[in-house]
Amino acid sequence: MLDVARVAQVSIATVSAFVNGSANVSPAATQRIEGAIRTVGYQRNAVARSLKLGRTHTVGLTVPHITNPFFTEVVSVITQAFDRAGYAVMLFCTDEHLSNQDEQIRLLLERMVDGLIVARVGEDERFRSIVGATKAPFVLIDRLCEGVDADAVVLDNRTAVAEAVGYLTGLGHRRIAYVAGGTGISTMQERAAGYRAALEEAGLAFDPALVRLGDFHEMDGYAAAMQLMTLPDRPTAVFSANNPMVVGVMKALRDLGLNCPKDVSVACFDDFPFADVFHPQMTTVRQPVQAIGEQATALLLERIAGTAASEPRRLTLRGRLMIRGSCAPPSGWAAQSA
Amino acid sequence: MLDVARVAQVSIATVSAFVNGSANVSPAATQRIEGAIRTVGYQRNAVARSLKLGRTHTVGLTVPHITNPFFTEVVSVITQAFDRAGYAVMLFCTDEHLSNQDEQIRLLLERMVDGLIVARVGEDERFRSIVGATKAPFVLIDRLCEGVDADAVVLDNRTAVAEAVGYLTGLGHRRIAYVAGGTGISTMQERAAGYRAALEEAGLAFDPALVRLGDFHEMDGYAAAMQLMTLPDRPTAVFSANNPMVVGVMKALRDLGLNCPKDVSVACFDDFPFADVFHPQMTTVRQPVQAIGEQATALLLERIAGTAASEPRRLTLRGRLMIRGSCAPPSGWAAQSA
DNA sequence: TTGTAGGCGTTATCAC
DNA sequence: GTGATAACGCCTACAA
Repeated sequence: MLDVARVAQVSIATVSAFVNGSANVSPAATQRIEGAIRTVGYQRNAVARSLKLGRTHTVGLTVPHITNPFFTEVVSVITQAFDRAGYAVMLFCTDEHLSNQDEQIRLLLERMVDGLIVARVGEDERFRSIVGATKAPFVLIDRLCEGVDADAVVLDNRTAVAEAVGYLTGLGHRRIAYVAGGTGISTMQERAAGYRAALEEAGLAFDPALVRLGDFHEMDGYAAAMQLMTLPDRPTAVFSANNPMVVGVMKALRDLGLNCPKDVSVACFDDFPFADVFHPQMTTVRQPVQAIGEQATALLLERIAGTAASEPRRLTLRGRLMIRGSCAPPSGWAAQSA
Repeated sequence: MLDVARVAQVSIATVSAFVNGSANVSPAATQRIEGAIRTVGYQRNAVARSLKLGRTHTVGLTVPHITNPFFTEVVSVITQAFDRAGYAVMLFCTDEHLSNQDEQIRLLLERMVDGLIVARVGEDERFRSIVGATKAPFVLIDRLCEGVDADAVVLDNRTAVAEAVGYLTGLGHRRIAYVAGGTGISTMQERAAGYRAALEEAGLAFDPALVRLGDFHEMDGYAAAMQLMTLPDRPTAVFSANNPMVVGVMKALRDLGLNCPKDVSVACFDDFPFADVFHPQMTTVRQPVQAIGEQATALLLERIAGTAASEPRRLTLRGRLMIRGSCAPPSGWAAQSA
């Protein structure tokens, strides 16, 4: 900018005024400055600008796994939404790992991001202290954090799972297995509650033997399904509360020579692009990814702009059951009901 | 930091020395500073630090679509690799849109990123001028750019496609359709060349009627397959040069009541997590995503550190044909060859 | 071992 | 309309 000023034979203040349109600059000076900018190849330094202005026009985004199709889509929506607003987003994957998250948020805060969108992982306590120590606005997505009064956009997980499991009971299933990960997370507790609610609704007893809790990974789903399907009285349906695990479940069925949906019905949480392309076409609970991403972005942008009411806002969206081909009445069911 | 210095009753320079471990600080001062840091909740300001040091410890990453499973995985690997190196990465999706890319790179450069990894989109000319105008190091992934001497890590697309199509001819297919997007991109030209090479190798004539060029989208793949499969002499196999389009292809087959692989064999470029979970299990060309991401990161990091030789390095990796269930000999083939 | 001072590139506040 | 000049928060000689 100093160079530009020299070449254009004006003061650096005038160049700044021109670049930001903050004051009227004479046509003559304008022309000289424009020329000078081109000749020196000037580009304004956002770092210096941020230091002075106290805003970076950058936000942080942390998610557990970007390869989880739900997060892939949410990240996609969020990055594009912020892009449109002229913001850059720094992305981090916590890999469901607590220490990663702490360090990444520290890094982000140190870089003076204007705000953060966080799909939290791990215990509430540590996260709470981090949030408490900063003035940067947070928006929680997917997972809440008890005791943290931040804006949030989440799903009504309980209802969503209840609907899906209710669909299975409606089909006639009486032994419905439940496969999930990470018990310490709000999302998972709600989903488990939805499972139990649907069972109760159908007058079915909750059987702990049909519940398998793993660690979000495909192999956990595989192991879970292997155990479940070799039970003496094996379940006729399985609901996976997350997407990576259902992959393992399907592979287990394949290795066991079990056909879906003929031998066992399967449904899972989180839709994915290939869900209706191959066989069986998967019945899933679809989250409104577009809305989640856009609302979270809007919430954070308002917070940054300071136009938001001071009390935290909590948006709870509804999932949608995508009924496809992976669920059928249990074999022998027609006979029973006849 | 000024506050910390005041509370600890030392100079700001001493605090800086302590924070960076750049000089010996007396135990007494250390203790007072540590206490002061806690009481004022000090966190170092990376923006000011960057301004002074001229390095942001931040890199930019732009890809066409993060929802394309290939890019999802590459982005995942790259973000984690930079994370380990203490770097933040700013992510942008160009959405295959030229003006987006220009603007995003401008934004990134303005933010003084230490370097960029770019999966380029669009014409070479504009990209070339952008690259030429900056001193920030670039690393190209997936797609090269003629006339740009930047580091790059790409795939041997020609060989990879030739192998896949060769597999189809080996199965006995004589009419193999080719579905692809974006002709202006190095990747796509190489893949098309691989297709023709395999045909030639098998002594098959190139038939323009079997080639459908769309725009990377699922619906383009759908339209292409609809046209191809209603041809009087329809192909017995189709190879999709990208992943989104093959989804459309499969949906078209389904809507046409055509079975894969019985009626028509399908293979495509880019592997995806669900490829071997459902039926048909998709035969794909798998790119070494892990290696691509890690090599690109290493290249950029070396460039940033200044430890790299000045001439640009070009890494060309090999794809791997993942043979699964979506390809079979054409119906009637056994009879013909007998 | 510790302190003082200058400057990184901007923007904002004044005078002129 | 334009130009000095003082911050923004940090780092780094250099001096003490």
